[in-house]
This record gives sequence, structure tokens and C-alpha cells, in this order.
Amino acid sequence: MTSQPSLFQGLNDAQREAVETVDGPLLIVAGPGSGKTRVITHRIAHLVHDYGIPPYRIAAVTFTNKAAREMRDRVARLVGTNANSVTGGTFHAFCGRMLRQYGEMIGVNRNYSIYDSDDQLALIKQAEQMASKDPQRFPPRTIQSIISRAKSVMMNSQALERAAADYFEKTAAEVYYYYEELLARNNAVDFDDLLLKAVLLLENNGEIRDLYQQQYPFLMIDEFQDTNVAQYQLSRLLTGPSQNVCVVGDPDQSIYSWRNADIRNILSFQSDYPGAKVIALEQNYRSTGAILSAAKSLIASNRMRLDKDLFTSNADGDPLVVHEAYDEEEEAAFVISEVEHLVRSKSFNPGDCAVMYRVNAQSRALEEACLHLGVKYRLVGGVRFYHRREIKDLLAYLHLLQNPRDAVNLGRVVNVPPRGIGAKTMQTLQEWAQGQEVPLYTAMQQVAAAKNSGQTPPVRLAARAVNAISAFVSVAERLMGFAQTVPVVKLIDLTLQESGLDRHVRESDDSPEERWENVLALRELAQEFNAEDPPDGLASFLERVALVSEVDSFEESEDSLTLITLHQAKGLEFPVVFMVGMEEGLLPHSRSMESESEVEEERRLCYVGVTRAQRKLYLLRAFRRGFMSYRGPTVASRFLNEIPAASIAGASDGSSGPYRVPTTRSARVVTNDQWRPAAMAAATPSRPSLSVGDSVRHNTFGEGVVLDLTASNGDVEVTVEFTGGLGTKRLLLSFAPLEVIKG
DNA sequence: TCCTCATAACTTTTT
DNA sequence: GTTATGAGGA
Repeated sequence: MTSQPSLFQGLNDAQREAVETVDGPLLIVAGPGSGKTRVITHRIAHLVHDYGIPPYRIAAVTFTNKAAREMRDRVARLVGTNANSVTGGTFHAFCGRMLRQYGEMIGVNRNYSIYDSDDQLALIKQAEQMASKDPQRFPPRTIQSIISRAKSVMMNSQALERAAADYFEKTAAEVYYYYEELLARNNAVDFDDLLLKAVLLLENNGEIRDLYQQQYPFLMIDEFQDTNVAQYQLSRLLTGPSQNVCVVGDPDQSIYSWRNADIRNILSFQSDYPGAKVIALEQNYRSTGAILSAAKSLIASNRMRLDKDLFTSNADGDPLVVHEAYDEEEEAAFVISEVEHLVRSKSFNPGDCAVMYRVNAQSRALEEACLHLGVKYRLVGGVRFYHRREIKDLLAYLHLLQNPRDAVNLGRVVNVPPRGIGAKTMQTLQEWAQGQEVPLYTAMQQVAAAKNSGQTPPVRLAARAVNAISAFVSVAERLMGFAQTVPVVKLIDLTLQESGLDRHVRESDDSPEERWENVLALRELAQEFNAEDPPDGLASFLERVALVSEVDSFEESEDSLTLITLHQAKGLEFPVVFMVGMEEGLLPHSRSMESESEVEEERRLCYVGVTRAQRKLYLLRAFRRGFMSYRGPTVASRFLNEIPAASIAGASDGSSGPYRVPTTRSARVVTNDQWRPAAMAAATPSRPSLSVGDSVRHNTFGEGVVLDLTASNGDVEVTVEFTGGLGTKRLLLSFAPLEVIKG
């Protein structure tokens, strides 16, 4: 039982301590690039190698499946075993497996479908109908987020009803009630349910809880700052009497509060696990000094944080580059030409570079530039693979085969390809099924059975509809016969053929080749899955498919540039990072400027982006940008001003260098939360001598900053934020005694 | 019942 | 500049 020297070699004191601390609760606060993954994997390897703990007794919860895979690989490399690997995955996947096995104990049938947020939305619309609520007054999306928030803090509809503060929330609670009813009828769960029901299962069932605690005496949870209340509960329930739980996180990288993540979890940890050891990893190995100091001064503007002292012994490296382009096209062109320049100078591969942005829509300009200039790229996310119509259709068939009670997926495929079962027919069927209290599919079976035995169908339906239904049912029945016996790939082939979906996709009028390729890609996935030969083939395939994220399939490649959202970039690193769209309204996003805490989360998001960079960081903004139907001037992101001039190229001497974005004017905007981005304004400014961001002086109001210019009846309405607590005033340019101080 | 064309409403981030 | 919905004709 001697420690393999290499396990501790090259670790710093804090890392070593974290690896060695295997007893009792442990909180590792890990700054970006502080060797977190290294610590986690070495700690597991230490447990396995020096304490003889079998890897499968260790459960490691990660944020993405990709992270889990990497962790497993690295542990395997360290310990030299590949057989009994660590149990790893996301909370959702972990819960999915648990429910598949033991869900029956709390009334979850093992064939349940997992509904994604589109399915969820469809169901909420139905629920609103049942509750006779007007979707105009109660937007399903809003209701959806209320329900999701409730579920994430373990509230059922009754609890939400009790807690409802106003009529809107009361309505939401009512819809929630019907929504749950519908889920149950469809034998389906949503993402939140996976967590919620797993918690209920463990809470109400001591035996299962003991089973899990014994099975996994060692529990590790990564990205703890992004867990929600249900996940926190789950981690408490999974922690056995030995209290061997190790959580790793960084409050400064908490960027999922909109998904109900609660930073307080990381703070509660210390009170809920008295005697928890806290270790901070503060040495950064990833980035240059310049990048790290930019990151530090950026995040220092957040008020709600625990102070950390990050440091690095890396060289300062190149200063950051701040570039203001004219518009998004030029911004993209600058990125691409810079990438080409870096590649030509032989210091980097395209694969070393990543472009990060706040919203997926920003990828378009970049993609176009790549195509135009012949640069290979990999787009992470975008229109998500599993959200593509052909993929959803195929998966809907598979879901139906697995779970015939699933009326949402049934409704999705019943007329794809068109086979004469329209909305009217389905409406009639549904009403009848509801009256009989049988699942929709059963109702269809009955219609088909009646037809086949020459009886009149039990519902009033056109003869053509009856024929169509019976044809559909016979296809479905045949496929269901195969569902549990043939491998998933085979089932996919059969489904494509029998249902006519293959022809339908291949002959669709918009980009049939691409769609068919997607179908084949899914088939390919099934093939790979098949090779693993898992038990419960179809069920676990569907589960996996429902719970993968886009980054999961992200693989580094030498020759292509990566395009990725800031959120998805979390946990990744690149030698060269370009952050585009450093503008007010985009980063921070206009929908996240209502409150200080939202802005702070945006700042953390920015921090995450900055700290992904190893050697070179470019911050870009466009002076003009088009959103939707509007294009107009923008204002530099306040975050640019929070990065010290000293770390920026051409600005270190204090003067404005070629790349330096003017700072003084937007610096003033920073403090104002009421501010709205100019880009969101409804009209195009005419051509005044003023522009957004200019400092102006008014005879009576004093000095201020121009926030917005709007054309109005041949004049221009100027919105000015006055300093000195006067607030915002709207003035007509031709009348207002305004004088430009600086522009 | 299906398909086409028009319009409107909109896009934050995702397991 | 998109994508979801609706009306109307085949």
C-alpha cells in the first residue's frame, strides 16, 4: 500500500492536501485553471490505488457527460485499470438510472419517457386548455419557468398554490396541477422530475437510500456552484454516514442561476456538514499573467462574492487585444484574419482558437465569415442536434415504441409522413379516449381492432380516417414487437422503413440531404451505443439521448476553429480566445440588466470567458450591430472598462491606442441599472451631430450621457442620463440646449 | 386533409 | 432574419 510517487508528483501544497483528504466532508474552492480536474482525478486514483477502494464504489457527479468521460479516462490512465470504472455522469443521468431501476416504488413506470422543454411546453399548453386559461394572458413559457422553479425547490402544485403571492402564480399553480396530471397520463417525466423524483424516492425509502449509500461510500460533485436545491438535497441523501462527500466549485463561475442554480448551496455546505474542510486552489496554471490579472480585476467588481487570491507564476505574456469593429461582419472578419495570421506565424493551429459569444444568434456572422474565407470551424450548439425536426420525429417513434402511453410523441408522429390522420381526427380520438379514460394509443388500437373485425368503430370517424388509423396501428404494433428484442440500430432501420419516415426525410423539400445525414448520424450513435451492449437497450438509449448536452460531443480537432457560447465554454480551455460582442445589451445581456445580481451573473459569465484563454485573449465589439429587424449603434460593454488598461495592447501608456475602446463615456453608464441598450431602441437615429455615448451638457440639468437617439416627427428625441441624481430625461434635439462635451 | 403563402412575434444562456 | 402560427385553396 505504498503511494505511487507519481500520484503526488507535481502537485502544489493545496492540491496535495485536497488529494490526501479522503475522510469526511470536503469543499474545494477551485479558481479557474487551478488544476481542479487534476485534483479530482488524482484524489480518485489515490482512493483506488492507496486505499483499495474499487472504482465503482466512487460516484462522481459532473456537469456534463463529457466531463465524466474525461475524468474516467484520466483515472484509468492513472490507476492503470480500465475494467471497473468510476460511476460518473450528470445528476440527471444518475437520477434517470435510479428511476429506471427503482422508480416503481414511487409510481414511476420503468418505461417512462423523458420530456424535453419543447414537449414540456406542449404539455403546458394542453394543461392551460384543461384549466381554461388564456395562453395570451398566461404565456406558457412563463408558466413553464414558474413550474420549473417550483420543482427545483421541491414544491408540488399544492405547495406552489399555498405560496402563491398573486393571481398569476395561483394560475400557474393550477396549470401545474393539470400539467402533472398530463405527465402521469403520458407516463412521462420532465428534466426537473428526474431530480425531484429521485429525491422523493430516497427520502421515502430507507432501503434504497441505504443501498445507494453503501454502494457509493465516496461521493464527488463537480461544479457545485451550479447545483439547485433538488440537487443539493440529492447530494445530502446520497452522503452516507461516513460523510465522505467532496464538492468542488467556484462561486465566481456560477452562471446558471436562471436554471435555478443556487450559489447558496456552496455556502450551506459548510453549515450542513459541520467540520467540513475547505481547501482553496488559487494558483492558476492555465493563463498568462496578463489574462489572469484582467480576469481578477473584472470579477473584483462583483459585490456578492467571497474574495479569493488567484495568482500565477506564468509569464505575463502578450497583452490583451481590444478591437472595435464597424459591424458584426467586420468583427467576424477580424477574428478570422487574426486566426489566419496566428496560424501563418506557425504558433497556433486553428484548433487552438475559440470564438465565444453570449447568444447563439451571434454565430451566424462568424459562420459566414468562415465559409467565405475557407476556414474550417466547429459550431457547438446552435440549432441543437436533438432539436432538429427529423431527429425529433425519429426519436418520437422510438419513444412511442418504448412507451405507448406517450401521447405527446404519438401526436408528433401520427401524421409524419402525412397519412391522412389530421388534427380533426386526433381531436375526436382524444376526446373519446379521455371519456373512456384510456390512453390515446389504446383508443386507436380499439378503432383498428373494430375495423379489422368488420365492426363499426366505437367513435364517429370518417371511413378514410378509420383506414388510416388502422394502417398506422398495424405499423406501430409490428414495430413494438421488435422494440425490446432487436438492437436499437436495427430498430431504427425498421422504423425508418416501416413508417415511411426515410422516404419522407429524403424527399422533404428543404435540404433533404442534410436531414438524411442527421438521421444517419443518429443511427451512427445507436451503432456506437450498440457496441457497448447495455441492458435495457432502447430505454437506456433514449435516456442517454435525452440527457446529452452539446458539449458532450465536442471533440478537439487540430484544424478547426471552435464557435461556442460562453455558457458552453465553461470547463474548457483554449490557447487563443476571441470574445465577440462586448457590448451593452449583449454582454451584459439586455434581459439581464434589471438587477444588480443579474449583472453580476453576466460579469461572472464574462469572467468565465476570459479565464478560458491560455495565451491570447481578444475582446471584440462592433460599433453597429443588427438584431432582428433593427440595426444601429452600440455601446461598449461596461466590462471592458473593468479590465485595466495596463493589460491591454496599445493602452498601457494610458493614452488611447489603436485598439483601445473609449472608456470614459461608458464608464459612467455602468452605475445605472435602468439603462437600456441603444440597440434595442425602436427607431433608427437620424443624423444628428450627437451619438449614443456622447457626453453632453444641458443648461439646466448639467452634464450627462446620451443613451438613445430616436427619430420622432422630423426631430430627434434624445435620451440623456444626467449625472447628479437627476436621472433620465427625454429631450427634443432641436429645442434642448445641449452642448457636446466629448464624443 | 394537405399544402402554400402570409404574418407576426420574437431569441439568453441548457440538463 | 428567423420560425411558429393561421387562413385559404386544391
